[in-house]
Amino acid sequence: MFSIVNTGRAVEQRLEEALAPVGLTLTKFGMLLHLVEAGEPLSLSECAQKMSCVRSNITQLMDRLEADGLVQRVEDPQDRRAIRAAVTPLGAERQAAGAKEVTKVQAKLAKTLSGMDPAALQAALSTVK
Amino acid sequence: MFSIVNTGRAVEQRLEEALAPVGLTLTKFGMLLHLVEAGEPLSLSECAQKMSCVRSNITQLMDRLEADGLVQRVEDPQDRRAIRAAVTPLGAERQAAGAKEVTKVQAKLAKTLSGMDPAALQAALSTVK
DNA sequence: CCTATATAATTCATATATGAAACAAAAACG
DNA sequence: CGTTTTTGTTTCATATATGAATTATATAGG
Repeated sequence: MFSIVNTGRAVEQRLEEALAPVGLTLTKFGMLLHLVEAGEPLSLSECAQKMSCVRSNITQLMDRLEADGLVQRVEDPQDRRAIRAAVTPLGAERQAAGAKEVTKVQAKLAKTLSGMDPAALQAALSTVK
Repeated sequence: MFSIVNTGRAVEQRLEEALAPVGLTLTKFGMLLHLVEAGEPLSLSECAQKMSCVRSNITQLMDRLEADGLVQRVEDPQDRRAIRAAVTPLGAERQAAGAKEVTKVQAKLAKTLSGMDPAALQAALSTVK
């Protein structure tokens, strides 16, 4: 069981290392990826759902992303309570650069696991979640 | 690849939930387990190695464990720079209670994964680390 | 023996995460 | 329509993690 936890952390570690030269952390990359995929600004509550975390966490993450110039908080004309996160051009650029690095890690990992059926592994793991 | 990370986090989550009623977090339980297994007070540097983390992290963790009354910092007569962490009776008691909960989670997880050869899974995961 | 270097722990700044409490604004409802 | 409830965000306290800088002590080398 601890292998699963440790393996997850090891993979995270590799991703962090791959993203560092791009100027991203895994958390920041994940958030940017969701925003880019959405194709439009998301409310911070929607961001929290996508990131499977608590909303106060997103407040802080957005503070950092905004400080980095990767995201901009914009008001929601439909709901004056809500604030939406919009990816900046720099944010989109970084996300794309990060995605390349992530793909490389993925390729390496796939090679490492070549001895095993990746589908079987994934199936096994998904039952846990 | 993200399945591995997410599965690891899901398992962590389960362990945290199982340990919460005992008054432990996974981090605290992990540290206590290493100390109990060692059978003698460990220096904070040794603790950092066992926990695979940076030493400043252990300083903070020990502050919390000491505040909880689960561990006591003791001086090392051999090396006046060093400080050793000694499990208190309460700490040992909590660790034992935590271990029971962890075992239960492990049993449930084993059942969930019964469709798959656990050895194969472990082998696959260990290649990643 | 004294100096240079290495090691042990702490402190500080920061990133990431949670959950409770506070606040504003929207929505539901009698 | 006004009151209650829900929703959206932030703030605060706290836990966990890292890494750089600081301080104290050991140890190695000359």
